[in-house]
Amino acid sequence: MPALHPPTRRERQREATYDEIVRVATDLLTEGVELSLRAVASRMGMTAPALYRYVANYQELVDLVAFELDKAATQTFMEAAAKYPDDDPAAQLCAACVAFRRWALAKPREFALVFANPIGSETSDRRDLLTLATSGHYFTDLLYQIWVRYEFSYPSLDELDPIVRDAVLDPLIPAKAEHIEPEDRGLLWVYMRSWSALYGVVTLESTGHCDPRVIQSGALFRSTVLDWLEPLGLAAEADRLTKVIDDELAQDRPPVSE
Amino acid sequence: MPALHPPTRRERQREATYDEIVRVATDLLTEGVELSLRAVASRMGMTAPALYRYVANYQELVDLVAFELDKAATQTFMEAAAKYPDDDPAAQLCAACVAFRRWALAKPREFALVFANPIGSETSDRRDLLTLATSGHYFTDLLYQIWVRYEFSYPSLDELDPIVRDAVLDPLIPAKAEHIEPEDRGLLWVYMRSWSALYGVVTLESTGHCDPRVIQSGALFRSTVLDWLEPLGLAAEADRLTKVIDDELAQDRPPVSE
DNA sequence: TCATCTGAGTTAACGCCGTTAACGGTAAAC
DNA sequence: GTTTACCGTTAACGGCGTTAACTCAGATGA
Repeated sequence: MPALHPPTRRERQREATYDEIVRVATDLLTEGVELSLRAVASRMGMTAPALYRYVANYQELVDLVAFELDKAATQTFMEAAAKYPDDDPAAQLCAACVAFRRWALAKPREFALVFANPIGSETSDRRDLLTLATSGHYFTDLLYQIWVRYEFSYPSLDELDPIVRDAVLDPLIPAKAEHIEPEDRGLLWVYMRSWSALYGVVTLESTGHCDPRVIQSGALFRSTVLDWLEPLGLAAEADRLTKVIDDELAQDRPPVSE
Repeated sequence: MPALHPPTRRERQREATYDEIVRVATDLLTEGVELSLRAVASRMGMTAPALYRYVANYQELVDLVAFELDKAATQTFMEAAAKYPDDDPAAQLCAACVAFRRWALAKPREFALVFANPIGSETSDRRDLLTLATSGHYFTDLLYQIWVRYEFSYPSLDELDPIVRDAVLDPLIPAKAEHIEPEDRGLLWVYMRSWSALYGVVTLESTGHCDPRVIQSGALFRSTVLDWLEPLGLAAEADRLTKVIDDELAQDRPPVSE
């Protein structure tokens, strides 16, 4: 809800400082500096306790930064996808997935912060922020567009586990779902399943719990994505999309002679 | 290489202290206490700097604990599998997978430490320790037994990406592979792929990056495991194994009326 | 046996960290 | 013009990993 009166000078100042905090914190992390309240404050020419006027504690700062990093990362996914026309959501999804992996490998610290940051089951603000995650919205939207176009099959509501049914009808995960008819909410189940697969490889690769050569080759990631073409009704497009994926992956491994 | 002479008194003392450090550290983590050199030392009636006679730094302690936790967790996987006969590796694998998930959900901190702990690409001792991970050995062995019995198909060496071929011929991941013939090393590829899928759901659930209701229902995990029965040549056994999985999952959700 | 040396432990200290409490000053509010 | 609310300060607490200098018992070697 927007403020009734235009923001006063104090309010604008406050918001500016708040934004600067998040921006500086994000910058620090990007520069490889360990994130800390003191570091953020000192770079802003302030002292650490002052930050408590803006964030409740350290964890809240981390969560804000995570949200911001996710937003920035999603921007890069969108840029990668923009190389393909908007009426080709399948190619866009492939490009976005590769971009997601690219980001996770290039910035493992950021990736861990955003996607491996443990979230307690507490019904906290942390969950709320997670539900807003930009990347989740972006990927669900791409999946939805693919469905509109290719009409892949998805489980009907009564095929779903009752608990899952509740979950897809009133989703608590980041998903652009309001415009999806209740009967079509089985789509979200497909989303969760495919996201889990993508998340698996990428986390494995990003955290390094994987043979480095397998990471370098990109084969594990490639196979995983290819396996999901069929369930998404893209079997007929497999050759074309494989090329899209390989093109994007080639970009990560510049043609070195040796 | 074993010592030529029997261990002297000093050596035995030293080893005992070393073991106590790892044990105490593991205990602390299990009790929910934040792991720190000072906490470990003080519980042992020592001061923190003394620990530097045994571990190079904090990270090394963490890695040792991670290794130990992995070993202990694998023990629970084996116990869960032991409910099924040794000549039924398929049921044992299903039970072990559910036990893996059970452990990850019950001890998210420990799980994160062992399986989401970032490992740099540095060719460090950390990698070496990872390569020895007990759980990896256990799961590859189960997969191998399933192959012996059901002879599911796997890629031949020349079907594999050349880089991946090197990786499966001389694996750097935790895997019991020495006894697998080079021609059959495509098995390890199947292992990596299936492990990546399992890892994905379980990490998603354990870290909480998932709708809590989906976790509670276990449906995402269940579907993922079921999808892997066919590639492992277990399609004919699907009904039986589904029951195994559901039985094991039911154990996690005790029959509450409401 | 006695001198020597090794090494496991100590204390003290440094520089970080998150966080709280008490206080000052400035800008908004009445 | 006075009061109030708020943004920032300094000081301090307890914790962390880590290093340096030292002590002292136990093994070692002549």
